[in-house]
Amino acid sequence: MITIKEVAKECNVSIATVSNILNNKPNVGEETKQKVLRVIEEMNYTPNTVAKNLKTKNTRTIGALIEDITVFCAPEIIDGITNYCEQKKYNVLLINLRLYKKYGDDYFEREDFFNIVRQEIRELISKQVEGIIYVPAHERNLKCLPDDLAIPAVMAYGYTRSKKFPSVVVNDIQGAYTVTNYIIQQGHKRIAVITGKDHSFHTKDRLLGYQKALYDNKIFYNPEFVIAGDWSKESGYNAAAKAIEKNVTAIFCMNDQMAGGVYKWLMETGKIVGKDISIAGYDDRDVSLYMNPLLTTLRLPLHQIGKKACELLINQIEGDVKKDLYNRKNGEIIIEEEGELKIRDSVMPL
Amino acid sequence: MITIKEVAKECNVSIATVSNILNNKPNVGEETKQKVLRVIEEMNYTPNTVAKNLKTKNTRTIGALIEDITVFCAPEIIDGITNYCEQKKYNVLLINLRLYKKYGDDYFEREDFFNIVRQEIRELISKQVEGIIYVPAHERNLKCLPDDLAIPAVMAYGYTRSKKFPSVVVNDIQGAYTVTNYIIQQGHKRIAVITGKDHSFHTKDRLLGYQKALYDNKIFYNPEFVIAGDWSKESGYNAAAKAIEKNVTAIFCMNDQMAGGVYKWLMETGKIVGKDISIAGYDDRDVSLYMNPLLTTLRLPLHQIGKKACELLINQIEGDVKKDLYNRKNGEIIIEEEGELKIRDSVMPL
DNA sequence: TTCTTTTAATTAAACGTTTAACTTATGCTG
DNA sequence: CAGCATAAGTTAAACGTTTAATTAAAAGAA
Repeated sequence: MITIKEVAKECNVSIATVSNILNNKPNVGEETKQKVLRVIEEMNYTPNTVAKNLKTKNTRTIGALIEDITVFCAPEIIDGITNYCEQKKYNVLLINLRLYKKYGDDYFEREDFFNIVRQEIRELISKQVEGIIYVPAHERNLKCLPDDLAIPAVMAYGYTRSKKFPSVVVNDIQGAYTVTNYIIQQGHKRIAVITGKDHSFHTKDRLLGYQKALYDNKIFYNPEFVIAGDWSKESGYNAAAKAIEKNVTAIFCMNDQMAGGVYKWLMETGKIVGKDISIAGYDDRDVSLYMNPLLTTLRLPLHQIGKKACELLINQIEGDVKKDLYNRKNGEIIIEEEGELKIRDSVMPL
Repeated sequence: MITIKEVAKECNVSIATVSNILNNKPNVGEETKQKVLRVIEEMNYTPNTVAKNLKTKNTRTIGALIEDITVFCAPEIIDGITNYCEQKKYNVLLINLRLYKKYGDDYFEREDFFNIVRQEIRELISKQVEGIIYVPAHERNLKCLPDDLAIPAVMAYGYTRSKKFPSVVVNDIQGAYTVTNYIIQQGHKRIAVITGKDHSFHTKDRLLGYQKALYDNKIFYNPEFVIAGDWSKESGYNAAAKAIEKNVTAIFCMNDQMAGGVYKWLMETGKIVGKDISIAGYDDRDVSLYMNPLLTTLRLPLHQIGKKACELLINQIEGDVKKDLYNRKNGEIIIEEEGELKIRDSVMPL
């Protein structure tokens, strides 16, 4: 590998001059500049960023801690992060924790989870990253960002449970409201909802949005229409029968997977989605474009979440925190991004 | 940020001693060792990896150039890469080129694509990565890895078109063979195949596998059963009608998306998949688990591809290249990974 | 005892940059 | 023409480590 020293010698100038040219500093003559540039080209010299970083004490690098990159929401969030970083000329050091892979679904019981994260954070800091974005795969109560962290950090698509670090999340109340309201606009009044896991804040917020939409449209909320699911396709399949028993004309599923289960049940019992009964999903995963009929659902603003989280982080790194972006819930700084209703063919006018 | 110097001063030893302790070097007394370790803990000292890297001239970092991380195969390939890197204690610097996002589907027409890649590679080298893995999103003929590259590189899930860099790809002939052979084992003889785009090497290889399976089972190859698709769901939908006209009892779709289109057509015409006609897909995307009935398909060995590519790369970096891993096609070093048949409910005995 | 080896440590150079401080030559002003 | 700016460089220190070379003291061998 050829260094600035060798370029300097070749040009009969000092290394400072070469450095100045590389960094567009003033006080260098046009003639020498051209010569040096030519020699750089000829020798195929590439500056050593690690030396530069050591000297300048900044790396323009952020660390992205991803719990599991194969989880459906991760790639789009990362895409948002890299999008913003590209604009701001930051680098991203990606850590794929592979938590699902290592421990399976129940890993969050593990005690050492917290230690793994702490260790990874140590290593990122040792690599002089200037900030950290954490992207969870599961919702959970563990505070994965330690409060004594020396650099800025933000959470994308989850709560930090900390007054120190902001989080950027989906506005689930608004999302569920949008979906339910759309169903109502199509003339439906008897609308079942298949929920996610009981204790989940996603479930709570989406239920709230469902209720608010009913309320705003002067439709009585009937608790019997709320059917428990657990996010899985199977739970959707099982819930479908219960919903139909209640004589509803539409079902709002709190995710697309459960909607898939509902489709299956309806198909097996000879009912036609969109005609006999309307179905709406939530998330807008790939699947929704392969269901027949196409699933009407709410697109999660994943790209925006990643981008906004990154924006927040870089603002913090660069010290210009825009307070007006902030709102707080129980002391925690929370930014909410809104999903977008994808109107397709599974919800039809009554 | 606290440095080794401050730790040394606090302990009344030289920085060399602290360094030796940190790196488990010999010639340091047990007593001082304990003291230094305690002080490190107390002061919460974290070594500066960039300084270390500058001095030792290695970074244990590889660059991963991803054309588009939101493409369905990317996350699993990356998961394989990070899996291997974790084992070998390497880091990965992820570059998401976002090529789809920037230029849309036809970006590969662009002339500047090659320059973008070259520029990114320059920057990776400047960051002292020790090797590069390239993960394409589209197949194409551009040679994205320049032959004058100063560090090792490998391609994961695509061909390098270079005698210098190895590529790790899916063994499509074997894959299509496995699927077709399975269909035949279920008693089918009249088997249509819906192809991908015409010029694609995936299409060619999968067709070869299909033909070989027929041949091995002493079934005549009927060119009329080959129906042109273009990978899209719509093309599958359109191809379905043509396949049914030929009175086939099974259809092998060269990807899951087209299988989705076939499902749609069959559903609309009142035919039941798995009963009236058998369908098999290829890829095993998420969708295949949401189709009714569940799609029988070939799982792409994406994780293995990423992992193997990474293994190859790190072997090269560390200088112990295992020649026995290698086989060549037109001079290009190609490693093939085998997919796995996922037997589900869309192919049934005749 | 004296000489040699071993152990535990220190010193200082080096890695490839940036940058503040300095030097020298040139041009401009009054 | 002296005095002063300015332009175009150079010098050398510094960033936080590692490591080869060196030293000093203690232990062992003759």
